[in-house]
Amino acid sequence: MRDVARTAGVSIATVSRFVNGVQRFTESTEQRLRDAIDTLGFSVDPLARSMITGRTNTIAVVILDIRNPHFTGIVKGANRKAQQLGYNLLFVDTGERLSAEGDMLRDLSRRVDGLIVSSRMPDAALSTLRDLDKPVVFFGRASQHGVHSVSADGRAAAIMLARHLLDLGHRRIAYLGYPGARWDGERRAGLVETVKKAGCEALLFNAESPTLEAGEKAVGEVLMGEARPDAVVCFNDMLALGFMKQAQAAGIRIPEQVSVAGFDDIPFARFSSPTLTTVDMQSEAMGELALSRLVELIDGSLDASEERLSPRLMLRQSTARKDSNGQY
Amino acid sequence: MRDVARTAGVSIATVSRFVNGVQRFTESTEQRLRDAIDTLGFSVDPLARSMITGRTNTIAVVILDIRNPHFTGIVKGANRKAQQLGYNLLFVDTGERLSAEGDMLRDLSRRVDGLIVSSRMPDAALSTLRDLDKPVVFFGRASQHGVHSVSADGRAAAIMLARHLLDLGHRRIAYLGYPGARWDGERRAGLVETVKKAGCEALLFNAESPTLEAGEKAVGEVLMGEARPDAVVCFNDMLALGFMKQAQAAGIRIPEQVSVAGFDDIPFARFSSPTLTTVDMQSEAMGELALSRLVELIDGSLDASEERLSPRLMLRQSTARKDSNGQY
DNA sequence: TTGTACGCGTTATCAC
DNA sequence: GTGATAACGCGTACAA
Repeated sequence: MRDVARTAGVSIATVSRFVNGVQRFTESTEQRLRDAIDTLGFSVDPLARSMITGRTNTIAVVILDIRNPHFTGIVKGANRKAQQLGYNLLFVDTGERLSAEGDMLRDLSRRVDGLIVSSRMPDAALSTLRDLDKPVVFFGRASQHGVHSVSADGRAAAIMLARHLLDLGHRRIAYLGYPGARWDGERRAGLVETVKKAGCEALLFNAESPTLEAGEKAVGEVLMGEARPDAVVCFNDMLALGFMKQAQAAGIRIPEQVSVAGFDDIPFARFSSPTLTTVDMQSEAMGELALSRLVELIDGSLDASEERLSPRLMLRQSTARKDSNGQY
Repeated sequence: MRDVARTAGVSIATVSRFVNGVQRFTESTEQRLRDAIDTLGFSVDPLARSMITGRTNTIAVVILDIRNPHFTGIVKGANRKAQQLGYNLLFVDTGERLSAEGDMLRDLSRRVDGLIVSSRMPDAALSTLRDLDKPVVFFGRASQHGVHSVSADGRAAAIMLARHLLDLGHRRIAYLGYPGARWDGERRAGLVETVKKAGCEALLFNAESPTLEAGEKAVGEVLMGEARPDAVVCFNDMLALGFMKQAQAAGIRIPEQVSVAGFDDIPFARFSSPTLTTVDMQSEAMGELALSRLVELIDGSLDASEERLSPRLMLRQSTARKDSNGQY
């Protein structure tokens, strides 16, 4: 910047004002500035600027596993909005671990203007987020801790799914959950409650991770018992796709013998055989919204609150009326 | 830091040396420093440090579309290695566009110590990367431009697939490519060449994007012509999965009537019906390797060169010997 | 409209 | 082992 100033025959301050476009200049000064900047190939050092302004124009995005298309969608949406608003994304995939997560967040928070966080941390630890002293948007309810939150309504989604299955005539409805996940609770509750209202009892199972592989593994426990369920709702689409595949490999016809459904509406849900009935949990919209809101928080034009998106039921082939050829 | 120095009764320089652990101190100084830092909750400002050291401990990762599991794998691998080596990741999904890509890269390069780049930019534009004046690892051949590159051998991969299909007795082998992609050329070449050696002619088609949807769309053109191919190799697994789904919807049995194969070995390739024969292009390993090499370049302990990983053929159900019930 | 001078929070260099 | 102090490259009062 000093070189530019010297070359253009002006002061450093003038160069700064010019590159920040805060003012108009006399024709000649402006021309000389343009030339000097061009020939010297000058561009502002973002670090030095950040030091003085206190803003980095960077937002941290912390997610659990980028291989899960739900998170992929979130990142895709956040990235799109970030480009529109002129922000950079600092990406962290925690790999579902939460050891030393606090330290990581503290480190991160010093490099960014705000954070978008997805985490399995217990509610009690949410105060950690507020203590970062930087705006945070959390995926999951957290407004009581002074943290803005964005999520899709898992209870409503589960109720939609349960009603759909009950309408199809299913009575033995199973839920293959993943207790480690933040959203497992409300999905499970919505399902159990709705099924119970219909005079049935939900069968509850747990997967060991929210993955395709865990879905495969769970088939034995869920379907090979004495009283096979006639519908299985999985915590997410990954579990559901893995489950369907393995069930079919075991000779079980879907949906004739067992209906299967999931949550998220990942792109592949439309390309499995049969195609997967699921609930669109608005992953990309969540990512976009989270980023927009975070920027508003940073600008101080918003107070922390709790926002919920409406899920959409996606009916496909994996759920159907019980077949007379089925086991029941 | 000034506050810490005052509280501990030492100079600023001493605090700096302490937090950087470059020296030993007298017992009492060390104790006072610990206390002061604790009570004040001090931690170093990474920006100020970067200004003076010239290193940000951040690496940019620029990819085309995070929804494509190939790139998801790259990011997963890069993220893992980055955490091991103490680097942060600045993430950019360009969305397959390359307008203003140059500016974006220039901006980015000022915030990071190095860049990992995947791009559709023409070879002639690769000099852009060298002009960034920061170490770069590129996915695709680029060493002639002074840029380190990492990739899986697409030609070898295509040859493996072609031989496999020829061994199965297929003679009418089609390639559904995506000319926009950097890898398309060598995959196509390997296939065409191998098929030709066997005395056959490859049938060539182009998809409009490397996605599930484009795979669906391509079925009409590829399979509904007069002379239907008995095997179709798709540019990637996304195309292949979309293609299979739509072909089946059109009443075509896979692999009995047509064999289908792809590239990448994305996780879902093992969960489609039929499971997809493909070639593992080592996405995660590429991400890890790219990051490791970039750090070596940053440290100056490596010269730019060209590295290729070996693909692995993954035989599954979507390719099989021609059925006597088939059309031919 | 333009220039001067200070400060942002560190690390590095030199003394002691 | 420890302390002064000069950078690092900017933004911004304040004065002109």
